[in-house]
Amino acid sequence: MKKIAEPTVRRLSLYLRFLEDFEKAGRSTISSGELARSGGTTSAQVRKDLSFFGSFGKRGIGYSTHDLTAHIREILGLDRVWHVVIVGAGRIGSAMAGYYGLRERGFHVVAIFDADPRRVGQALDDLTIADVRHLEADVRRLHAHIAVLAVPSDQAQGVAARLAKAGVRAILDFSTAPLTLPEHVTVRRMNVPLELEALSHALAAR
Amino acid sequence: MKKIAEPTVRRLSLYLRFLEDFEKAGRSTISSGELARSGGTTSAQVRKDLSFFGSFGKRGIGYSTHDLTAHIREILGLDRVWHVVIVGAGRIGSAMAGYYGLRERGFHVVAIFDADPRRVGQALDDLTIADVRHLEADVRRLHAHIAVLAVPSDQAQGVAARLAKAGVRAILDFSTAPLTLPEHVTVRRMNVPLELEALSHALAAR
DNA sequence: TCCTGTGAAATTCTTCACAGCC
DNA sequence: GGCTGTGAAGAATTTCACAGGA
Repeated sequence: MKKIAEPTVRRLSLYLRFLEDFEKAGRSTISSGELARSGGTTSAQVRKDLSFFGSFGKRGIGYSTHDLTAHIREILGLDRVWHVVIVGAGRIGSAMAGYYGLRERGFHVVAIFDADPRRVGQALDDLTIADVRHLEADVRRLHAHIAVLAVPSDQAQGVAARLAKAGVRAILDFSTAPLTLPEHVTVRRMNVPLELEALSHALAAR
Repeated sequence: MKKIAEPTVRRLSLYLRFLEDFEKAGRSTISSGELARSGGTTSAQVRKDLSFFGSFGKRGIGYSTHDLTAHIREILGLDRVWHVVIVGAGRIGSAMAGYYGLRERGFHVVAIFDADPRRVGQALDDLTIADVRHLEADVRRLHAHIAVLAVPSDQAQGVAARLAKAGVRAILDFSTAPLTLPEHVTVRRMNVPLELEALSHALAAR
């Protein structure tokens, strides 16, 4: 399978949402122009993005919503279940544990950890907060694929290293610390202050 | 002031964090190579990014941490206070209200809103949850500059439009809905499912 | 010697534009 | 006529590489 450019992957993820809406609405085909309008891009961009799948769009008609949905889900690895562990049961970790719609997309939260003894043992949705001391053992036992890192920034590197050592190869990082990890570990960052600062810049630049 | 490229703005925000650490550590100068190592980029990239400020680095020495910090803060508009309102007092909204370190960066959360009558009136940190029906009036009265949108996706467009009409020109959007807004409103997205899907893709692509 | 500043080259990503099929 | 697929052009971004100051 050809390697797909990073910006394309992000857009595929967006297209998928609109496709699901279109499919629910009973539309059996969709044109690149319609997808472009939903996704805030251009029809040429959409066609380029979809050209990874070979040519299965129909000229004059568009793409089969059903087939396109299936293709994108496969490319994004959404045709299977991923086990997710959350480290840090503070406000962000808790929010992620209860994030609506993750399970139906195949992201199953199988554990949430915290270091605070007062939190360990408490119930959170249908999980019980586990002690972060058992992180490695639990990650292995539960075959966790993805970790959500929601610990204070000064602990992020340490926890991330432990996750990597335990076999986790994908981390969604809410901390603001730079992480040094083995190359085979993919990290995506959700950096709240950084995004606010980008907004600040946009407001200030006038 | 010359327009700064989007990726550059993001990196400036990262550099700023490391600079603050360096300054705390008592370092008075820093080289592009050191910044690059912290920020996961290259020294040439750092120098290009900083070339917006004209040439005030010293050859053989590097940059003054103090001056560089001040320059970046100014570029990012962090030399002033921004008023932030949060819409949605669910888990994500609450997490943002309590996000550690925003205030000291100049992001003052001045109000949090919710539509649920059971939540309205409750205390959250040092705020009282306000009724979203008063959104426009409060936004104007409090001179809100930035809004954090943490409402269910099916309500995001409606609330965003109200915010824009009330004068908000910057939105940090946690929903997964596509927003259609006047051009002068800047939106940054924190799309959790999208990032997880990018991780899923990275894991699946082997 | 160390490190900046910056044109030029390379790379990545987006847009254009049009042939061709339904 | 409407819409795809795709080379080619264009724009944006990163990397190279080196002259020159501290």
